Amino acid sequence: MTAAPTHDDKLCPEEWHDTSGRATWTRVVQALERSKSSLRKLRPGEDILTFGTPCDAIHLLVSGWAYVFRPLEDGQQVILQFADRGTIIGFHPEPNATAQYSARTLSNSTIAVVSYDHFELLFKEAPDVAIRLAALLSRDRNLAFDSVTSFSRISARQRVARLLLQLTLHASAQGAYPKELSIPLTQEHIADATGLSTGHVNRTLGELRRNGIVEFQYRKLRILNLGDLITAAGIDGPSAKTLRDVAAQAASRPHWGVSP
Amino acid sequence: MTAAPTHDDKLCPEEWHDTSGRATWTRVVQALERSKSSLRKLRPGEDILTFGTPCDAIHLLVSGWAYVFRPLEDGQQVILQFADRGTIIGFHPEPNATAQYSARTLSNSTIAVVSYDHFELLFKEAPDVAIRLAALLSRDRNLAFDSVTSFSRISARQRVARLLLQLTLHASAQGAYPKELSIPLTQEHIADATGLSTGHVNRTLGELRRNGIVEFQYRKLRILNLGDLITAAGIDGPSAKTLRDVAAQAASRPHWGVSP
DNA sequence: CGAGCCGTTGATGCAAATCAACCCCTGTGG
DNA sequence: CCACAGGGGTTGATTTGCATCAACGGCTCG
Repeated sequence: MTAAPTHDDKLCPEEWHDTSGRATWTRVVQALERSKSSLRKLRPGEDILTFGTPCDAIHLLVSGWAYVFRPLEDGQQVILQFADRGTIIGFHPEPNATAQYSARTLSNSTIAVVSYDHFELLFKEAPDVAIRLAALLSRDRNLAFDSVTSFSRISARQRVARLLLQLTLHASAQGAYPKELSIPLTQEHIADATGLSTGHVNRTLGELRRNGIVEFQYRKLRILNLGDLITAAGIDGPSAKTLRDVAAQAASRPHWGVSP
Repeated sequence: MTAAPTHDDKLCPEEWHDTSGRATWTRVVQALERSKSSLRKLRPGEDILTFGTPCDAIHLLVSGWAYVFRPLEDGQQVILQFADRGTIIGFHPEPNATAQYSARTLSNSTIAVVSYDHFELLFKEAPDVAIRLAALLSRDRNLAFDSVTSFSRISARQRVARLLLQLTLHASAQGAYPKELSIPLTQEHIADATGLSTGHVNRTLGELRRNGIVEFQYRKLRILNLGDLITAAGIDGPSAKTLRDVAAQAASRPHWGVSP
């Protein structure tokens, strides 16, 4: 918390290093914040945007936590994405678009709203920023593909493990490596994000805890054995090595409490 | 685009009409074909790109059918997207990226390859084309979100109905309205795309057929009752009306054989 | 210190997986 | 044009993972 350099990045800071004069992620966020039309402050549980309503603005989550979801007919919801500080929500690069999803805060949050006009101007005047945003969209799409993969023929254990792994790697990519992560999610959120029932999520979390892999309770995430978590996530292909490298790198940083 | 929520289509020509001097989809495809580095011809079942290998080029499917997928550890695969003529595959707007998915042909196909350098140049010189490509990525993500929604707590019947509906609307958005659509998919592909077993896909298709809703057999898709298909897909929210409008529009076109 | 949400656990039911055997289309080569 | 081979589709018996529902227990925050 103290020593670790605070990156403004949502994503791997390394990923956005300024090579060959291209825009860094920080610059993109700054550019967006500069051209913001307004700043909204929301309490937990309030809607940032709503599925089916017109939305031709970009919403940048300046502070707080939120989640992106699709409401279902029967009152249930499917969580598509969790978002924290620095995340762009509701990027519809078309005029007069309607929101394809809803977004709701999990904690007190601040949101910068950038209107489509401003955005289009930005796109034309700063093509490097545009490329970065396209890269961001590409990454979001890949994350969505991850979700699809997780939902198909994957066991409950793997689904939950994948989600927790994702949250962990996300936090560590931001330079936060505490023993214990504070993430404002309930088991019901995990259920909505994995497509499982709360009962089964609980059982699965209990199993992972009893196996000494990971603990998630009362909005606290504790990684006990990252290697086993990766295994539990069922990632054994070519991506496993990369992942373990990232993990090793993270483990070597200060304030990271994983045992050897 | 007009407000066509969840299931709007892949390459809706109408969607890309030139309003306010912006790039049409046709122009984007032409621009890409012009700056192509090479043209590949592939037979059915060959790989266009492979998960985990370097890929900093854009692949444009000039002719034929293909599908985008993630391989699973146990030899299974999750199909993320079906693609036909005019679809852009493998759009990673970053240099030295690795492919986050594989893509494989379903029929004889031609692929135009646009290298990253050419692409970056295009991005800088024609920002309107860039915006279109960003919109494409955004739409791909939304389609992936559709898939996630379909996978969560949705019955097999609904999943299969949604996929067939998507294929139908895609074809009709392209102006093809025959009684019978030729789509080079087996039931195993449907299974991989819906996360079901082939056995259950078969039973579900049989049920839909016996209900007089839709037939899918031997690579032929026949819509018997589009209204009921929409109902079977379980889309009853605000998007249902729009969808039924699209359907009615399609039904009024020549060569469309849906009974009243 | 209490209320209420969150997490925990157990009993029961069902939707879909699995596996195996069979049948039917379709496109091939004679 | 027919025969044959093989992939794709069909069907049934059995198993299983997860949903559902209900009741209880323990955090945490006001």
